[in-house]
Amino acid sequence: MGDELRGLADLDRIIHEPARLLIVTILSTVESADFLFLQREAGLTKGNLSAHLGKLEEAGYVEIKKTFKGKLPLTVCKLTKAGSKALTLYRQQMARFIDSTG
Amino acid sequence: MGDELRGLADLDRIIHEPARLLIVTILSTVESADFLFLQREAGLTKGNLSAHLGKLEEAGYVEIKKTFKGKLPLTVCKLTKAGSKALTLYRQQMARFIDSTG
DNA sequence: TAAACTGGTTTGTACTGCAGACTGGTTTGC
DNA sequence: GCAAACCAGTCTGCAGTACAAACCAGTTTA
Repeated sequence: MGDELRGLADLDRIIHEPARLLIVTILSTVESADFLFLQREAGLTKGNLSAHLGKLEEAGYVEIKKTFKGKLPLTVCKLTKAGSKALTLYRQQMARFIDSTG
Repeated sequence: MGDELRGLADLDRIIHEPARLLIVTILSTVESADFLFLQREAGLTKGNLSAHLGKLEEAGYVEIKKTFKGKLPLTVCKLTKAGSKALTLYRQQMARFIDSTG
């Protein structure tokens, strides 16, 4: 068996989860994004998004800044260097797998 | 956001799990495989492999035949048509995602 | 001032993956 | 001949996960 397959075993589970893969991918295309924008784009419930952002922040993949837009709270999310790197690595692993088996 | 991203939301979770992706990918390269061969190739514990095979069988993605090799039990696994199709679809979705964002 | 909305967080539940304990049978050592 | 080790798997318990619904603090609208 090729290494591409063995590589599957150590995929980054933080990134591998589809909802989070969606989130980080969206974040990778913008400078930053607020909570509701992400919710609409990703099609997630608030609770779900909140939880996933929590994990991504804990993993050091996104930076979350709580501010205010006028008087309303506003949560702004931004992919970190580490997050960007993790996403790139993940895509490389997946691409390797697909190329090797497709 | 492109459809490639939305597509992430409905990835086949049965296939998406790395251990199972590994299993079905291995099975896609051989006519059939017995339990211990799969265990060695995939690097999984017996318990783990047994559970995953159960799910794959339940999903209709693998066919499991219990026979004997001499006097010892032997479990032979084979990818079904549906399993092969599911794997192909999964790879297409992933390829689409990677191409669109890479 | 009450009702409805905004922008989220916390809670509860059901599912999942995983390793280790266990089972039924077989071969080996003594 | 029988105990110990081994083979081929399954079952069990636990820790972690995702998800939606309930909740909360504050703000705008009626």
